[in-house]
Amino acid sequence: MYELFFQKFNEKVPLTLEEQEQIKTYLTPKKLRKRQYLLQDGDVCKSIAFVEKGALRAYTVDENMNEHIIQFAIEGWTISDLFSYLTAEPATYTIDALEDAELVLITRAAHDELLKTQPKYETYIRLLITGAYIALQRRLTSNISLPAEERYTRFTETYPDIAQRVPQHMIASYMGLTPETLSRVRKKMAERR
Amino acid sequence: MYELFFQKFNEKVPLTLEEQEQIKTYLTPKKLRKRQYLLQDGDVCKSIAFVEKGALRAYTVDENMNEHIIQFAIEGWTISDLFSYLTAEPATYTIDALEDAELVLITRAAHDELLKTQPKYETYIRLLITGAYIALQRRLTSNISLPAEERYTRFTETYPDIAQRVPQHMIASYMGLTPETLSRVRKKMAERR
DNA sequence: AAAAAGCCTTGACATTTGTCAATGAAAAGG
DNA sequence: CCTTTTCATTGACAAATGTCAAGGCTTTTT
Repeated sequence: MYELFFQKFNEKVPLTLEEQEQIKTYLTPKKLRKRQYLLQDGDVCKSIAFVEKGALRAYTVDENMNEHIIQFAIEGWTISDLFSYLTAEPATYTIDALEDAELVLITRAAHDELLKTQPKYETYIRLLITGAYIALQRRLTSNISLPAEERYTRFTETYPDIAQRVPQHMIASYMGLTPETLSRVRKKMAERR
Repeated sequence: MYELFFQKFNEKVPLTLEEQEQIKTYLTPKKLRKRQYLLQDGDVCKSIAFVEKGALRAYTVDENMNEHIIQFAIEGWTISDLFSYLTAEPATYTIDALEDAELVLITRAAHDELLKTQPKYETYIRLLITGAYIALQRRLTSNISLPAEERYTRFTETYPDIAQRVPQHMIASYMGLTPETLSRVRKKMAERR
């Protein structure tokens, strides 16, 4: 347990074994079955989840009952409704498992305690969020400046693993397209070769 | 000089006067005239810029010479090509002044030094980026899940100051629309009241 | 003051994307 | 093994957005 979590942590901020043990006491393991919720829209998000195994997604549901996928998370990634987590306001996202999953949770209380007692944890979080911010900025840039086909191509090139593991209608949702539109975009691409 | 910078800093992380003086030695003031570049696409981004006065924008130019605005920054905001800044790779964004501006720059060298010597600086940066991440996630969520009109309404409600200061075609660009489309969306909204 | 440039709007038309409905294939569940 | 659900695709049509061109108004520059 926690192998991948500490591997990723050490890549960002090297830890001694003692530090590792100390941090471990703040972590909570959790298993999720496929389709189970980690967070439901309206609840307060109580933890950041690191994915040791499996796949999750965060999404919103609009007034027409259409789902819009905000984020995928597979092994080595982290997922949460950060705003709700930090402010304790009701979440606007729902998070559930796309496959059976093993998670490492950092509760809000653990997070606060670690920030106080372990400077390397703050550095880890800073680097984690910085990376997430840069990735998000890239995605937004694609979204406002590229046509659907180009966005799809870049997505499959950037995240080939996700493109293979999740249903295409979810990728469409992630890109802000309907499943029909993505299907037609793919058809056009195929016809050209 | 630096009044607003330290006001915002203190709101996030309270500083003693000594700490403030220490940090001040790492800051660089800079004035920009309207239309002047802070960063040109292809150069390495050498600093994070805090806006004391004026207004800037970050944008990309696509192969059809269309500009796509990534971010606005007015008084109290921070702007940079963070990826280029942190990796020292060529910037993909251009940043220029929409109005005459006064900036506080944190160079990469100053940033590294401050991270090493001043724990409160790391906390400030962590909170800064966390806020930027949450705002960006909101924007992306709007972009993939809301129609143009609703996005525009939310934008003007969230950033009324920017909506008034910046030409409408730039707001269109920020939302991923053409100026003509935004003009028509606004017309429809006006006709309904 | 005149000229130039920037900005917003509008019309006509093209392209992209969405909606609704139907189908068949594959996967999941009992 | 059979049933049900999920998924991807396709067609016909509607709605949203983009493109191109023009005009008028304002601001900037000379």
